[in-house]
Amino acid sequence: MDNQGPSTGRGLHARLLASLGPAITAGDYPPGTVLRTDELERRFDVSRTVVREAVRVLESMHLVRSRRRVGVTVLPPEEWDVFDSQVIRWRLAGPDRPRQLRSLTALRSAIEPAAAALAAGQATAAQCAELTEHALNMVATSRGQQLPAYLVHDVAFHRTILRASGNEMFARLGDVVAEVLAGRTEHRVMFSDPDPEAVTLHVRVAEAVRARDAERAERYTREITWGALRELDILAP
Amino acid sequence: MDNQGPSTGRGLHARLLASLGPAITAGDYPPGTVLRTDELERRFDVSRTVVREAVRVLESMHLVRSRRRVGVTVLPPEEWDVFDSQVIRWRLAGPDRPRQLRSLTALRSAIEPAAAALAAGQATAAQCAELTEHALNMVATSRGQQLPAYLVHDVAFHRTILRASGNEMFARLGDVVAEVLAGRTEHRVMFSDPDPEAVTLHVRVAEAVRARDAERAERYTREITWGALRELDILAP
DNA sequence: CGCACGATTTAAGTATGACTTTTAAATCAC
DNA sequence: GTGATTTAAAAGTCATACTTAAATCGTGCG
Repeated sequence: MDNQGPSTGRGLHARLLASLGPAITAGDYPPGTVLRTDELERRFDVSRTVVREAVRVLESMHLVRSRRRVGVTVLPPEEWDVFDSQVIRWRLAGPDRPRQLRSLTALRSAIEPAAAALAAGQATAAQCAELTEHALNMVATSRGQQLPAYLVHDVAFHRTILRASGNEMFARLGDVVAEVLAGRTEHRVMFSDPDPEAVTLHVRVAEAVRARDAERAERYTREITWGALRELDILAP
Repeated sequence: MDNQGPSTGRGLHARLLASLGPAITAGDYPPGTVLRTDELERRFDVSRTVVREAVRVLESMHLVRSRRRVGVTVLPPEEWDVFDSQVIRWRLAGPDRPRQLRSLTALRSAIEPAAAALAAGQATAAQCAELTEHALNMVATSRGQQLPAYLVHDVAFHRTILRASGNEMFARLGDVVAEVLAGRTEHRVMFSDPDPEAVTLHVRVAEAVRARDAERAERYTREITWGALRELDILAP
């Protein structure tokens, strides 16, 4: 009945988390649902120790709230720490995936142009070289159904931009962008090569950063992310 | 010796967290430092249960990693979940505050214009009214050393924009923006009223959103956040 | 001499029972 | 019916015993 996954992480608490987290973010337990610890103990056949640790983590993500004499209450989505990497992963794996992908794409579209502008002023020589290399690899793999290879370079390119921005928070979004790009590739028709214009834009961004031209780096990046937004509108207007 | 704060949260685990979290994010324990649970038990005079729960939460934030036969290892800052609201608060309260404020301001500057553009297309009539009200209140409190009152309306204005964007992740940044704005007010000379131009810009944004003019809403918001970035450059170029 | 493999030992992980504290809810007094 | 008081339910805490993984060390073999 419960316990859908055959346990993801290692350690009982991690397994419990991997079971409860996705379930809650998927909406299996409507906000207000009360879970009692001893009930969870029985349901998952683990000790209090394990249940309590898992609940603590869920509580730190604001997915639940634990109160004496009441129990562990599931909180409404507005309370959730939607920036928590774990929460993002759980939601991407659940029925909320489309909505989550939209939010993340909007986030990307806001952040990446700014990151590119900063990168133009901050990137090291090594990072500039890296960018150019990734862009050229994207060009090389952009034709002839080499989508998986293309994706690798695409992710690496955007990761480098975000890291080169010098902003720790932007840098942290590398994983998120990787997820979004992977999700896009996944849903793309397998034989459609990436848009040549988008590929060119990446080369342009690399050039602009190397030339320390923040304005152009930002503009071309914005065009890239506009493309991503447009795709979403096409997929589900 | 330790246990600086007289305990912030309620519950022993929360107190331990409130002690360890700030210490780690402040860099009191350099990356690689190993904390043994039994040592923590003695240092804070709490039971195993409590220590373990606190450590679990720290682990979920990627501040530490717990391994058998090794102990609880403090991770390098690159690993930290810098988007975790708790981590943000801890760092804002510690020596990393200036750097954190910079990162957050850059984040704001990227997000808010995008949010305003979305809000122009999404805001409900009630939200439009709310925006106008907050903007007018800002005008009213912008002169005569009413900074605390001004701050309240300023925060409310930006919160409304973020919520009205319809993007759950943008909405979640309300608290962060509030922190940044509060931090700015705090450091401002007490008798300097806010920049009249900035005040006007808020009114313009409210108008643009009401008029469903995404382009103008975005542009005026960008000018507001540019101002915030400029202030940072002046404070520490 | 070095490497591999197994015993050792350390520290985290798990289980359990007893007890405390908070607090919602029911009961009682007025 | 309102307010004070009691009750009980569930989380919180503690202490202890036991299990498990993995570094370390030692021995023996190549």
